[in-house]
Amino acid sequence: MDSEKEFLSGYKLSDYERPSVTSDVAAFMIGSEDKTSYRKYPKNKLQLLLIKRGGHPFKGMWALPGGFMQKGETVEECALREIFEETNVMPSSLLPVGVFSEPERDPRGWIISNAYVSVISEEQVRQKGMDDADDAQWFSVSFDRADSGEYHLTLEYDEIILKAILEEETTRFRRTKFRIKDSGGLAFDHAAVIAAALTVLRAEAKYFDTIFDFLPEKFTLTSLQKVQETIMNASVVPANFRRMVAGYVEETGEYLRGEGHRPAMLYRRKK
Amino acid sequence: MDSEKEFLSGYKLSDYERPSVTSDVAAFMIGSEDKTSYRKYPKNKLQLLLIKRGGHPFKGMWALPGGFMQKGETVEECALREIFEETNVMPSSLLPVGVFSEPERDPRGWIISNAYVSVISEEQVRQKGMDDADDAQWFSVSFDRADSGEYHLTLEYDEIILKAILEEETTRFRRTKFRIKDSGGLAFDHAAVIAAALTVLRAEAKYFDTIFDFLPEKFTLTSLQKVQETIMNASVVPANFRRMVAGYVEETGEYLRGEGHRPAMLYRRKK
DNA sequence: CAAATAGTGTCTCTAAGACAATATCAC
DNA sequence: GTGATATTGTCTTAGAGACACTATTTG
Repeated sequence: MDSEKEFLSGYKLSDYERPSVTSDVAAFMIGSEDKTSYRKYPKNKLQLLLIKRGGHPFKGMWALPGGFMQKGETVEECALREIFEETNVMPSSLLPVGVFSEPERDPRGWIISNAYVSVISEEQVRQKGMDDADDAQWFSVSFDRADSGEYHLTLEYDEIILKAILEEETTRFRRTKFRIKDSGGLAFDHAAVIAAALTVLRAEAKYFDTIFDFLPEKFTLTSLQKVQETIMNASVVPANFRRMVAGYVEETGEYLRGEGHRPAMLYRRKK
Repeated sequence: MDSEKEFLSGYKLSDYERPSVTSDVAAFMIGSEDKTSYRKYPKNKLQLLLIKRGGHPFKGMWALPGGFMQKGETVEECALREIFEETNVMPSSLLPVGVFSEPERDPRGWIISNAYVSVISEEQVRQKGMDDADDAQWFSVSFDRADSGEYHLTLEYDEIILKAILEEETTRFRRTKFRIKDSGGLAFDHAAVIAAALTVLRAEAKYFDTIFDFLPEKFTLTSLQKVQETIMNASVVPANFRRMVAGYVEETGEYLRGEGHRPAMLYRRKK
């Protein structure tokens, strides 16, 4: 045991070249558009947080929030810290997307990125949310597979439209990976990271767990259903949705009134 | 653009402290025990490759194969390289398990591990397999949840028995993580890595994709079923298994004869 | 023939999808 | 009452699990 102590004290990791490690986060939110009629349910939009790069490389282009790991924290803590720094909100969940480590992915050098999905509720952003900085914006997301097999990722905010084109990559490594055919003006390999993140989010949305994080503590079943539909870009019959979600929620007894139609019971996530 | 070039040429990543990054691999194989009767199907055992550490720290203890990333490769390539160096076999698939980055996980310093599951067939090992080095051995695996909620991981090779005790950790980060209550003589946090790897492997085994890699190109449906049963530690009714796997395999027309009972058709993985 | 695995047919049960009907509010 | 969403009932269908039966080979 003495020899182990001795060994460790003389041990130098710095003999080997080491990569820099970052955590990058695709933070999603569901934003509601203005009501078109006083009694109509507002349309939901899936939104993604992007940061305008202030420095080189990719200066002025849009990128996922993220940054270098600091000593003493885990990659997950780093991801949470980065999101908090950017939004002032601490997300309640974090889904791993994958490690991006292609040697040429960052012109600054050898930089490995750990990508995560995080989910934030509109309520949180409204309350504690970021000051409306020009360099951090929520973009509406659309992502679909064209008949050609290509994937089209479109991110929109105001006048700004970023359109990326990707191809699914077959790997022996599981997890869908994407190859960028056109980055659409996104920095680094972030178009591929966002595509992978959306794939993860959509897969998760099926299993009632992640979707609660988009909503406040108390919610109606219809709003929950709309969240799922928005993410998966597919609609469900209400009767079936309620049956499937029944095991994951519990009644609060309270009702949401004054919406111009029958009041809806407010539910809460079970357990 | 000139200013970007200028920026990059003057850019120094070395200003920040950086972690070392490793890939560690849980390489699984299904080994068959000797037949107890000339016509009986041999019993299968799930096995895991462990390496006896030759140097400090954890000298003489057993660990997962793995090693430091080299410049110019991805984490997945690093994982494959490590497995190949150890077994002389190139696995055909690699499943991500997660990133292990707790600051205290390695006494040598700040070292982040990317963990993967890989699957190797007994055939490959027999043919090109490693020379029977004392410091690399296939251990039989058993892993189950006790009534207390604890998980018991037992690894056995010859006289050597490693028994680790773990607890499921609730994280906001998805993916089952485990906390080590007793490492059972495994190096580093590898007991927790192995537990997570087994969880991934079991989840995958349901979906007929990974399990083919345990077998040679041509196989009988019963042998495929036994592989799945061995991994999941649960049995299936043959009629149902055949129905479920039907879409993933195709007939070769060949038969396996001379086994003391009705010959079985050899199948091949479809597509 | 006995032992053992190979392979098929079919009943049941459950969960998911589709559709239809009823309930209740705000204006 | 009208327009809208809330909520429940039920028919159908696809798939998983269970069981029973038949088929074939080798010692």
